Amino acid sequence: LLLWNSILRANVSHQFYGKVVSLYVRMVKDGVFGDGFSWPLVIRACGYLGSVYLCRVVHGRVVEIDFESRVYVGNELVGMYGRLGRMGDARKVFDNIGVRNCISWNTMISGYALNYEVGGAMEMFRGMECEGLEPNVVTWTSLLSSHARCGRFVETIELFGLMRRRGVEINAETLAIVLSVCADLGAFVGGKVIHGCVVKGGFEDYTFVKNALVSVYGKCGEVNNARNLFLEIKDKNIVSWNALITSYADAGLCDDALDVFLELERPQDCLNLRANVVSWSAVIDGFASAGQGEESLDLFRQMQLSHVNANTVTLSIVLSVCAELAALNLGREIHGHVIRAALDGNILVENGLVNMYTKCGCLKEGYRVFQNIQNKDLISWNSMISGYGIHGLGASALDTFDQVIKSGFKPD
RNA sequence: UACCACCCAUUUGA
Repeated sequence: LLLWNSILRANVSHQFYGKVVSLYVRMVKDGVFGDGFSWPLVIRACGYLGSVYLCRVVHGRVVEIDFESRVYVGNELVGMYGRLGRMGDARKVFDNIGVRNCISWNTMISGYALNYEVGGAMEMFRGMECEGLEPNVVTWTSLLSSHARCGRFVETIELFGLMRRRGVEINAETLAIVLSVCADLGAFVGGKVIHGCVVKGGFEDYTFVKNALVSVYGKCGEVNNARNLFLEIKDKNIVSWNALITSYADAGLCDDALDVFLELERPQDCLNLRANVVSWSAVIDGFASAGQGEESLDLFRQMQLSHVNANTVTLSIVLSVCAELAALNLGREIHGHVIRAALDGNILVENGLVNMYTKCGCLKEGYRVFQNIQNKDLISWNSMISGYGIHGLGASALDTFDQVIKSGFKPD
């Protein structure tokens, strides 16, 4: 069993999750029973694989052998359900853990953060304090993350201040989150202050911290600073490259963005890095936002020839270009692709389609897509209203506006 | 011998 466990562990740490599950199946066949060390590993693999069915089977088995209440097993189950987006189930397991430790609470908080539930994260944080447990640096960082992910930027900064006043240790991960918030806020001064903390704390060698710094300077229009920081990074990863591409794109310098992108695509320059869907989307969006729709679509065509698949973000960008250029044919083509790839049902894409069709003069088709949107948001409504507006159907526009209010939205 | 936190692209609105 010791051998089984070390094989499982090796596969988990190399992220060969499918392999872990097949090893587990073999263990069952060979009549080897997992112990308190094997189960957390198997559970972890299931969570990453994302199959609800598999997770349920494994969880069922864990309950049968009465391992659920063990803290290491329970913590891992909580993490698994968090990754599946099932915080209700995570909570049930959490409540069943016999003796919860700090990691149990932290895993719940990070689960809520991952699922954009800042309220749940706050509740757990308070619950932890009530139980007399001292939140550690991971607890605080998870709490910051939950706020940042929900767009509570100012509160994130405030919590960071509170964290420091409480004398909690600050580490690279903490600073990376705060930097990402500075980027979102375009907070140049704040970014410089945190940059100071990075230097003082000796976190400059962390690639992900440098990446966050590139983003901050990039979002503030300081492209030269961004570039210099980028060049300082010893082990550039794909995020580093994408951060620089985005910096140029945001500044409207889409040709420079493209240069960086092309450099990334040259095998002799970047040994084992290739442009991913973010790189492509960033550079396509760069041209789109600069009003160079044709070039943008050209890049999209090239992307289709590459081995990188467009995702909902890419398609929403391209659809907005189609709308602007009234490129109905490409728009329809993308609509077909959306259906084949089962990407309909995504609000980003659906809104993009409504906008594209109405701008291309196909009010009917736009309306049809609009009707089929399950959870319309304000953007869906606005797109439809402006669609009517363009076609001079003021009455329909006003009518739709009334429906917005009836649906319980606050028009902006 | 196992468990928690981190960085990049985002659709509507003259």
